[in-house]
Amino acid sequence: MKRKKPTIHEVAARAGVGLGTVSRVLNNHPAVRPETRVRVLRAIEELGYTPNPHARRIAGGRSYTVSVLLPFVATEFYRRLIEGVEGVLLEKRYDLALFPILSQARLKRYLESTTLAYLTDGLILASYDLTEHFEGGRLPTDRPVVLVDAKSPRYDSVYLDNHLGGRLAGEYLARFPGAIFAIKVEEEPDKAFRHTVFSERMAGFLEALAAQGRPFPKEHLFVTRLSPEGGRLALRYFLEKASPPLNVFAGADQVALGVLEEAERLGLTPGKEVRVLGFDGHPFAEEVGLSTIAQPVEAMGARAAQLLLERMEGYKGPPREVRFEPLLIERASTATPPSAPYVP
Amino acid sequence: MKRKKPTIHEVAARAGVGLGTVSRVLNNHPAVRPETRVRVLRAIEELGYTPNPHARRIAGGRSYTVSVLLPFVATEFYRRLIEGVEGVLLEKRYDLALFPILSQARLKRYLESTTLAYLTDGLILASYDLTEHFEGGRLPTDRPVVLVDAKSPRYDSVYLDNHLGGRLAGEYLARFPGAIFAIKVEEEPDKAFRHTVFSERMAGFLEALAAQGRPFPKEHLFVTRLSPEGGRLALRYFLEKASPPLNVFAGADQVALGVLEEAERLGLTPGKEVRVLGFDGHPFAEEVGLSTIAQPVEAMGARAAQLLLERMEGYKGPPREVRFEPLLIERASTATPPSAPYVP
DNA sequence: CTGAAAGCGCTTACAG
DNA sequence: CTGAAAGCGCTTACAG
Repeated sequence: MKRKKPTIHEVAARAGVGLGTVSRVLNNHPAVRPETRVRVLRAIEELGYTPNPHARRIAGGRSYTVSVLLPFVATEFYRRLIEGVEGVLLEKRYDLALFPILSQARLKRYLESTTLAYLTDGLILASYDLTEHFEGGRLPTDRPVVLVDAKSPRYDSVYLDNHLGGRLAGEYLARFPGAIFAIKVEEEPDKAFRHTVFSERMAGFLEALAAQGRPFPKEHLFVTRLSPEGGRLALRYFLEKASPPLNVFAGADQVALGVLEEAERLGLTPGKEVRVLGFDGHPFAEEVGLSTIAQPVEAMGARAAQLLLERMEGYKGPPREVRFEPLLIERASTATPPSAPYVP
Repeated sequence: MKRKKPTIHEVAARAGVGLGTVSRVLNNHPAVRPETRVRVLRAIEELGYTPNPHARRIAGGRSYTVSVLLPFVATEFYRRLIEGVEGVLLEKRYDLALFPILSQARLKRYLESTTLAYLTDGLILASYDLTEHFEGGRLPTDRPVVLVDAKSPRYDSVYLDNHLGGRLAGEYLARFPGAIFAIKVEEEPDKAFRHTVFSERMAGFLEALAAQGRPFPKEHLFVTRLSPEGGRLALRYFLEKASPPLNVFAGADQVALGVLEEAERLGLTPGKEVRVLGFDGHPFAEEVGLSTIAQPVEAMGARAAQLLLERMEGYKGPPREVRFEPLLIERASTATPPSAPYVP
């Protein structure tokens, strides 16, 4: 019942050309007469033909698929990142295969020659600190590699300046009266991925506070795992330390969401009694009126894909480093701040 | 610097046989003399040869890789499930490729003929309710398919009896004096995967309680997302409703962990003032002394892999349904219960 | 039991 | 610009 997939031969026959010509239009080879190209394209369309990636790979060409290796943590961040990567890849008719890395061992296996990931045309590696795990910070693959949400001296990399984001947050919250609190997301040290973004954000935040002469007692920091419930717990904890108005920097939107939820539950008005500033700029932040330090995750993913595309086309230059800057977005959860820093 | 991968030709030359013979030992064809087989195996070993899956697939054989499609939620459950699947697949020299399903659209793309997942020898689909999304509950692929953590009339499936697990939990907790509480994990309805396991657990739990004549007021239920912090919030909430001893059924180990954390923080002794029963039997539960309704996740994964292997070898029988039963494991978090149900 | 040949679906020089 | 041929790394009948 399932018709066999058409091959390049059928396309050639239907278009009345040799199969070399079909291959040429498939690979965008310039040496094809426009009319011929159209004929072939039509035949492809009519037959619903799609080239077999295995055959392409075997014949020495590309398989037109890219591997994206990412940590086994399913957050909005990675969803957006993938969306960005996918956008530019699909446009270039590349397929992408996601490889969640559950463990160090698994990453190594992915890179082995037996493996599907290995047979792909290029790799995008997210949030992974290479220098930690591979000698010379060099991956055991001969495919082009691009890092995203990470840096490396050996590969193209695309990342956000998280420290700057933290600073922006600090400078902003310092303009409000009331005690300042912060929630830091815990980084799990035993995981294959070393994620330091949360520490960087907090470091920038504290630095900015200090620069404004705004004190930040140790007890004003709450550490939790990445979850809204963590934000809820944090707010309860903060309310034991000081009375409203409170200014809370949550290291991630997801946690900030919990702060908002709990504020509402306690009858505290966001932007007034409890000011909350998130980090990430995820779509849901807009829905709930959350002020946030936004990172252009999709754009970062797209940029990474472009860099990889260039490498796959043969670009040989030295490693490139693309730094993205976060942006403060004001919404109801902080309302409008005074224009100058608050002086107690 | 990177030596080219050896091919079947080099193996044949080194072993002094034809390449057809090499292929035969690769595919475990019986018609090979033992001595020849050994010679070939040695050559393979010495050369570090690994067959190219693309070439195998193209030549009409198998690619020896299996796709595992799973929701984009990175929990311990899926980690264990993959471990189980991987164990039996690797033994049979199969590679597995994980495909996290971020959206409905993506699942459909995975199944398309352009896609890597499609070119694989078989599919394992986790936690996905087919009937919801595909007409006739039939996937658009001609590869063998096995479901795990889900049921279907059309495909082999492997699942846990979550309702029974809930019942076990109810019967067990009903043996203790003190108020009974429960935490239910929220199921996100908008996700591609419809997860009803938490509802099933809770249904079984309430049923058992009713059967024991043990009342369960509505306010004794706390709903949260899957996170330890959810458990911490829940315990605080419960303590407003009743004084110790409390008996808490947490719908998932991860949530139960938070209950334990918060109990400790509040100076309440687990197994005495606060009794906690989890669900899942994850490895960390043992470390923290958490009583739990354990599910043999690795075994479920392994079984699914076996069923798929049989299908890939050509088994044509009707869909098989494998039901696993959960097991109560007692640890310090509940201590030893009275042998008979508690009668107020 | 084993070798040589044909073929899988493609790409890429090679000649026109 | 285009066709026919060789070749990619394998598997699978086909003959011995």
